[in-house]
Amino acid sequence: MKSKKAPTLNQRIRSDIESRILSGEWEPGYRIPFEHELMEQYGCSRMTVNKVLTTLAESGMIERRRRAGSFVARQPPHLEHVALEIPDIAVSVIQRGHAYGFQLLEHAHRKARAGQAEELALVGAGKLLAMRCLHLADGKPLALERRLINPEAVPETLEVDFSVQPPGSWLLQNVSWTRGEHRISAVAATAEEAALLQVPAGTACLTIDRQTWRGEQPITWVRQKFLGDAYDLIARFAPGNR
Amino acid sequence: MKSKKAPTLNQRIRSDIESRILSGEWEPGYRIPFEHELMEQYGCSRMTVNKVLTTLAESGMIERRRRAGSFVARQPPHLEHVALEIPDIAVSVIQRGHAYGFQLLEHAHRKARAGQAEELALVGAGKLLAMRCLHLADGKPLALERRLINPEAVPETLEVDFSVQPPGSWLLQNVSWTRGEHRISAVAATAEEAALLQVPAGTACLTIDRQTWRGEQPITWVRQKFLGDAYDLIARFAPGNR
DNA sequence: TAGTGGTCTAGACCACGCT
DNA sequence: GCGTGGTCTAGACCACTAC
Repeated sequence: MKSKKAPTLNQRIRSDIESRILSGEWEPGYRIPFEHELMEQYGCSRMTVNKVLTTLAESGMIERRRRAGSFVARQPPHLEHVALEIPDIAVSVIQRGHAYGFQLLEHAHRKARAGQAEELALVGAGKLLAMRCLHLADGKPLALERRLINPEAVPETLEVDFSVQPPGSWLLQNVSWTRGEHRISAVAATAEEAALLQVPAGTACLTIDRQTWRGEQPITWVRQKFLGDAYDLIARFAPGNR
Repeated sequence: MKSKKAPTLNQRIRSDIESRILSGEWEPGYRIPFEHELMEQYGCSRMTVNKVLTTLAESGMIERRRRAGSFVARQPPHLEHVALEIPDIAVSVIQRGHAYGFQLLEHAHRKARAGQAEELALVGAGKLLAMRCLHLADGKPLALERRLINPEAVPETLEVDFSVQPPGSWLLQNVSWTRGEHRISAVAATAEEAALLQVPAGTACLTIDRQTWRGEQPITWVRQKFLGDAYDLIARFAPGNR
């Protein structure tokens, strides 16, 4: 026996409308009942139906026009914005049923190098923590990571032993951030990278660059190169998200 | 002179709270004022502050616990979910300041082939529209696309002249969908693909597989292979989105 | 068990924009 | 002009949970 919580009236109205739209019963452009009609139909106050319709409009599923009514959106929520998952590598490997391994290859606390734009962007003239590490799945190399951390934003980072814990996992669990930017591309592994990843030089790698900030202060920059055939990103989209 | 619309009380309260959190004045874990305190502070009813706090909780910026209060979220909204832009290629190329070009290489209306899982998933035993095309930027190959369309979901598609208009652009403008799934990886171009893209065989390509549905009905499946060094995806994250 | 958030009501006034 | 949605009020009852 499954005993479900009684859904709230709000949820009932919302799912009623959503399923009519998704089933195609109410096609794009269809004028859905006015708020006062829904009030009567569900025997509730206007605030309740208004909240539902406002939420649906924010999610992009309907459009509302004063004096005209509310309509099933002609363009379903933008294709350009889909939810992309970029999980912690360690968690992701374990979830896929492999053993996770990690090697810290380099570790330095030094000034930013003049030629490295990403280093200067992170700390300016100050010092940074620079690391290079290798992620393994079932003992085989999966990804190569170059990681920079701004110790001014995260002083505790100087005390952490990153030979045990990957910096990405530690940061995810311990440091909060407010903004991030990712760039995803495909590149061929250089000879040196290929050697570390134990693949032929030129092998296609999925490359993710990510920088995160807290407010205006940069926290970390990372470039991860994944073996293209061993790792992929998945993005899903369903209405109601945006 | 800039004359702004007076923001609603709701918006004022929301931005007040957001800016305190983002500035760090209210750190993660901080207990924000109770609803009745905010009511008094802003001289408004409880519904108004409740709506603001509920919205902030949905966006992941705060957490609410009965009998305890509302708290600045310890983990800012999930890293795993960032907004990824996957725009129309034609639009994207033009936006980047290049001339867009398009070539339809193959075009067939036929049954799904037994060995092709993606074809069977799309139309089962029915017919499908199969295309192959090349996207160009400034006359140079940028991406190779294999596109399948389910004519049962989109009958009009049989009338469209895809030698003029890329199928992706047409679909985006004319067909609504409710669900999508993307897979992003890096692969080496095969000899044949490399020839079409005018690059050496084995060149790293950013590969995007996408399938979309309307309700339970599959609409289209597409695999795009972009030259890795000529194209990248950008994903941004900022609080308030999810 | 007391106080918080979760939900809902039955009104109200206003701004906008079809007609 | 007038009907729609946009916003807000001043209550209410309930469920949950920290104390």
